[in-house]
Amino acid sequence: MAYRRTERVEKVLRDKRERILHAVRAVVGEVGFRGAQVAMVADAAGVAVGTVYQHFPSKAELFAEALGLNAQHEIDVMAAVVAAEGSAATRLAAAVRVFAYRAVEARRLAYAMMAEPAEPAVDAARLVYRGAIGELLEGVIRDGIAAGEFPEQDPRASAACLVGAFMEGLVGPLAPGSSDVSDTRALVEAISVFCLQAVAGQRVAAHAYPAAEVKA
Amino acid sequence: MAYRRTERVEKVLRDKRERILHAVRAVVGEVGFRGAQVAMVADAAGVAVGTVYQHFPSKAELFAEALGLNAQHEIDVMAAVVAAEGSAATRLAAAVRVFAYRAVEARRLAYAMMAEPAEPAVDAARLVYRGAIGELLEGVIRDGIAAGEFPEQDPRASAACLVGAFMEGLVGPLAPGSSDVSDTRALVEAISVFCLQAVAGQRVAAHAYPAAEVKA
Amino acid sequence: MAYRRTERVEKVLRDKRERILHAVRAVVGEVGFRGAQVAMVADAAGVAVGTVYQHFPSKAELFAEALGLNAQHEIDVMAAVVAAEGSAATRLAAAVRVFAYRAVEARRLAYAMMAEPAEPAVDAARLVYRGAIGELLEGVIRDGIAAGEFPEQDPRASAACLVGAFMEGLVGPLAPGSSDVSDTRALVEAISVFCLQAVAGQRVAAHAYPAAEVKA
Amino acid sequence: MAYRRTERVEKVLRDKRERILHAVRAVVGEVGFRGAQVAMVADAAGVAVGTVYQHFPSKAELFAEALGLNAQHEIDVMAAVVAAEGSAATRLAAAVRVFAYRAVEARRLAYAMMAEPAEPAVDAARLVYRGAIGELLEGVIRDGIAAGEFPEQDPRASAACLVGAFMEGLVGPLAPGSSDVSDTRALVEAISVFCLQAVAGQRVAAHAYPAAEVKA
DNA sequence: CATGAATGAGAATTCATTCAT
DNA sequence: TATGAATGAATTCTCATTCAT
Repeated sequence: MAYRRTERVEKVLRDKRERILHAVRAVVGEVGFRGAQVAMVADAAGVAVGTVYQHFPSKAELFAEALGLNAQHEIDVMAAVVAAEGSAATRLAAAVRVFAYRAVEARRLAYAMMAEPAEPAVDAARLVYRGAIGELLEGVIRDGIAAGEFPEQDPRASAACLVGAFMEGLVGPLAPGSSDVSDTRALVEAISVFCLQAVAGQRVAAHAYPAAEVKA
Repeated sequence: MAYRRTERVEKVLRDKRERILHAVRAVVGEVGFRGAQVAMVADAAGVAVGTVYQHFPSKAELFAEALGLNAQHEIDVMAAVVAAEGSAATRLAAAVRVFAYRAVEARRLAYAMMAEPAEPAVDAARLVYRGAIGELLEGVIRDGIAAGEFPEQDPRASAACLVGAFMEGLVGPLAPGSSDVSDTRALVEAISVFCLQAVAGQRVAAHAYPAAEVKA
Repeated sequence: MAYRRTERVEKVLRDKRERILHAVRAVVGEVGFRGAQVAMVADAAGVAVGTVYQHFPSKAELFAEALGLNAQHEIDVMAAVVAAEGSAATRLAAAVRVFAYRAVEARRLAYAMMAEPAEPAVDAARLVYRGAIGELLEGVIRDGIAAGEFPEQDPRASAACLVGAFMEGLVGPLAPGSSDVSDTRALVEAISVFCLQAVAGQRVAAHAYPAAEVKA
Repeated sequence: MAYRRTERVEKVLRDKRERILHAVRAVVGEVGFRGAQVAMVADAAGVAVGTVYQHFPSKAELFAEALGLNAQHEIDVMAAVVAAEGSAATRLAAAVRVFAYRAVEARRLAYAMMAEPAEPAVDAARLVYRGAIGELLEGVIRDGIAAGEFPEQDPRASAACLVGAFMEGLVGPLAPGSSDVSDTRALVEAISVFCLQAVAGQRVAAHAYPAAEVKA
């Protein structure tokens, strides 16, 4: 009689696949794409190197999928924030804050996902991520312009600048490497103000907008 | 009779060393640090691999010097712009524009110089570059705050955000890959406005500030 | 189900590691340390270059271990001979003969192990070897002096001279390159007599001491 | 009118050639054959690398000639000692001492010349050297046997053993690296006694034979 | 002739990918 | 399926030798 895969077996497999995908995030967050080797990922996942190749055809595709997964999660979070009720400025402030707080908790990973070059397949996945983030921001900016909240501007360019501004502000060497919570909070607020002013084109009082709730 | 190095020979040698340094820029501008191999650089310089090692002790030091050279030039240009007469806003606008116009002409290189991870020696050189750019911008921001032109803000954080904003705006995937001059010009202007608004905290009319002269 | 290393697999791995170590001996015995390349060793072991690096962290450590292994075996053999019953002269004669017979079978290797300069790690392993051989001989000489068999002398210096004498006598160019057993036997006897006379300070009749049994 | 090489020019050339040959000795004495690079030799001679190749067709031939030159000098010294008046034992003692004292002053060079493997051409030169030294010793041993001073023995094998004994006794790791003159003197005497006893087959009182005069 | 920069074959080492068990 | 040792192409760096000045 033919062997039929039980649900339990399916589950274990999915778990193993996911363990590997999680391991990629852990390793990339530690050493970046440049230093991430397949053997490290296998170790971190508690599987053999060969097992990695049983589930993924190549390093590039594995990393691309891992990156994409992570990206989709971030995009979902930001989409939720952006879709909330409120003025464009409020929603934009919330988006910047949520992105910043999440990135600050995993700077290395966030940097790798935003900027670190890798194989073409991985880069492609990154483009999707950045594109999605950019579109969300672009949408809010368009809304703001339409509502007369924001002055006329190129929404695409502004969105790109926003992404750059908060990435650099967070992971760039100009930002102190401090992990002190108060410093981090102050930094994120400074960045938020910068971004809001840039888009809204007017003086933004600190804490003019309530900080968004940050969920894992 | 002892052979004595002629000026002509000195010239050729200097030229060769510089050819190699230029080749690094060319290759990095093409494939980034990640893909740049010593053999490629040698090829691009029209010399043998060994020749590269006659002039530089290691790949890392060669790349660090090439990066540093390029960086210093950029820093000099921006320093000159920033040191000019005028309001803080005018000088900041000029700085952003000059940086942007130069970067847009060599996006891949500019990106590599600003962000791409590499050997520690290269990264160290990059920190110097980013630090210098950041300090120049920070200075102008401080001047603007002191003069009452700009609202209170964290000048360090704002400077970092500025750098990120114009880097991303230029080399990020959101920015169209077009090299069409008119597009480029519009893009640079959009970025400039974004940056000025962010720092000045008020609506900046496009072309409110005359574009700086860009010299090679 | 987790893969579990079988005894059979363990065996193969041990064999492979040992094949590589043996290959080092074979290659060094052929071309010396100077000419021994990792690729040659891999070839001789019937494995890929990468496999060598899977088992040993570097060429130096591989060669050091191979040398050390060989050395320890030689030391063990000589220690057993030296620890036997009998007069100091008998034991010394046996030690010289056993060393000589073994060395004559692998002159190039014996030479490389005794004298050829190599990486520091290999040289360090060699020092241990020579030190051990020297100490064994020194002990016998001290015993002989204490028992009144040998005249007063510097046991350290004598031991060093002994080592040099039989090394040179065997691998030096003055010794005929013949591998003819009768020639070899005569040569070893001549060297034994030389060494015994040198230490004992008196005429030693050829075959005064029974030849030691030589085991592989 | 054809240019005719003056004696003065000839002299300068010979000097340059000799400077290079001397430089080889200096460098080999410092770092051995293994570490001796052509560029080092050129530096030590105060000439350019190319100049070395103007005088010698290859590194191997340069080193071979340098070694041969040095060897011939050593052979001449030992030949003079061996050709002196006196019993075989006296002459042998003198030969051992003169070799030992000279070697002790330049252990690295002496070792390289006696034992360190190198290119075939250099090795060939070494063989000539060792052969010559061996033959001189062999001659004295034959004389001693003929005169009834020494017991019957294989003169070739004994000569080889002698060479090995004093080389090892001097440069081997068993001999302390001391450069203290008294230690050196004691060491050389211990070696001399060892060698004399080995060949003569009888107890040799220390200082039984007057030490030879050592000339540079 | 002297010079020394240029050359490039070669050697050690790494790491993504495969495959026998 | 899982395993992890084996593979070997690719990359950096060295140094004997050449040759234009």
